[in-house]
Amino acid sequence: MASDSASAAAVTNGHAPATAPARAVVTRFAPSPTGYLHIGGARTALFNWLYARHHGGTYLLRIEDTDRARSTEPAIAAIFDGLSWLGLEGDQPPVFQFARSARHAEVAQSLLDHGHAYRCYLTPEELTARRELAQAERRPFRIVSEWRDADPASAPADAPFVVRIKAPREGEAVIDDLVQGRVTVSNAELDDFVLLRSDGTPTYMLAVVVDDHDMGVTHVIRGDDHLNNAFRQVVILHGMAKIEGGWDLPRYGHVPLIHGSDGAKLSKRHGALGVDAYRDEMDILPEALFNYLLRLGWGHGDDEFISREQAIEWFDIVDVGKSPSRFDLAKLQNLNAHYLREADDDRLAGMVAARMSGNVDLALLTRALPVLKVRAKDVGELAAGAAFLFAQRPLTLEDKAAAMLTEEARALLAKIADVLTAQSDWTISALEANLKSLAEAWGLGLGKLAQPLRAALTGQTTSPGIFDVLVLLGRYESLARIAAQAAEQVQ
RNA sequence: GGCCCCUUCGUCUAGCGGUUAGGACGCGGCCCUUUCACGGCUGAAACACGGGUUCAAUUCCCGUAGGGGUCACCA
Repeated sequence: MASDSASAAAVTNGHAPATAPARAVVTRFAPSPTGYLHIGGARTALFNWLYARHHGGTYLLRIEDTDRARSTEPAIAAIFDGLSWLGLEGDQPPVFQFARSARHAEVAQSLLDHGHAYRCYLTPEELTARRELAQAERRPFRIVSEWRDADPASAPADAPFVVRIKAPREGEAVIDDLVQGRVTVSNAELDDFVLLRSDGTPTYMLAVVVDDHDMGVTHVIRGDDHLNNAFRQVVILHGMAKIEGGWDLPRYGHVPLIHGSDGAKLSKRHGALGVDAYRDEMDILPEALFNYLLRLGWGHGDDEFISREQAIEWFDIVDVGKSPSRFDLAKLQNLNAHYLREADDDRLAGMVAARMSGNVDLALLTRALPVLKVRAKDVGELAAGAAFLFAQRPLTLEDKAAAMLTEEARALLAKIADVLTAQSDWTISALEANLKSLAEAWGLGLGKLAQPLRAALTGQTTSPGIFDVLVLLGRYESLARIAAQAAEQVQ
């Protein structure tokens, strides 16, 4: 039978041709704007971006805002903001899915006209009833609509209907996934899913397929929660291919999801925050998050610190692991500390100053950054570490610093003050030579001088090297701070 | 529950029939040292289990267990 052979062809659908088409690579990141850009989405965007860059292709953005109730403007803004922070903006202006509804409906109509889809008058109530019955009988439920093969003439006049795809019922479907490998699913598992809702709006399943096609997407890289959907989307593709051709299957790459530290689905508790939270609340540098996300599920030998350029050169979607990986904040923070040390001091100075209150001498801060950076793992710690530079006299002493400044220590400070007051060459080498010989002359370890000095100079017991501190603060301020603490003794 | 997928140190990973199973984070120790860091060295720490195939399995196949995903007129 003609119709039988047609559906038989549909059931043994397949995978992309063994020889890859010569088309240039086009990838896309297609978030739905129902919340911030979360960490998993960011990684999906990253992989799409990298794959396109690696192949000299194009990376596109599409906002899947067909769910009008849940899509919000702030969410759209947050997504663009997060992407641009990570340097993952699209190569072209983003496509907004909702704006393309007419086109989606047009495709549905075409499917309908050619008998690959049908109007289904089953009500939601009928459907739930059937679903519940199946559940009660512990029987797997597949929607089987009697309207699939019904005579259109028998359709009720003004009753609402949805448009369903005619999915193949026999055979099996195969997808050669770039990450998951060859995945086979029996067509019996697929049902006639909805293309157009009763209000005429397109469903996600239809919209993605049409948009990916129209945008020329060649590689669909997304979370593996979409793997099952891919089989449904392929049905639409095959239907359209029969109608007008040019609807080739894209290559799919379904990347495993990121899990929380306990292995369960990533939740707010363990890091499913918006990337803005990593930026604003945890002081994570974008290059650190970039590197961390890259190494989550993908590796290149023993390499840990990988630049954008190297990532582009080395990344391939087929090297992404098939098993989900857990989010590890400690490792992210370690990476952040690394990139903090590598970061440009002028750039950092601006970030740190924004985090500090009161007047900040940007030039001084920038000069101090090299010795401050190695002691901090994020910008917040940097700001805390830099605070002493701009502190007003009299300094507020930390408890440990106060305890350090015993009467004996203050007496020592007074003696040091005398010597330093006479010192004109205020350089690290001169100060170091002077203080070391002083310690030797007094029969003390350098630490005996350095710690009280540190307490007087910074109000803390930990700080950059004491000579660095002396030079950073300058002769006048240093002597004033030392004198202030030495003087306390007489009161 | 049905279907699909996954399983190397606590975590991220390298490995792709024969390795003392490597690296990184975290953890312990040592060194460097004026404090704290950085850095260097070093230690403990893994092939989920059971069957096959093979001269030889972490590696290939099949089960079991555990984990994840998905089953909408949501995306």
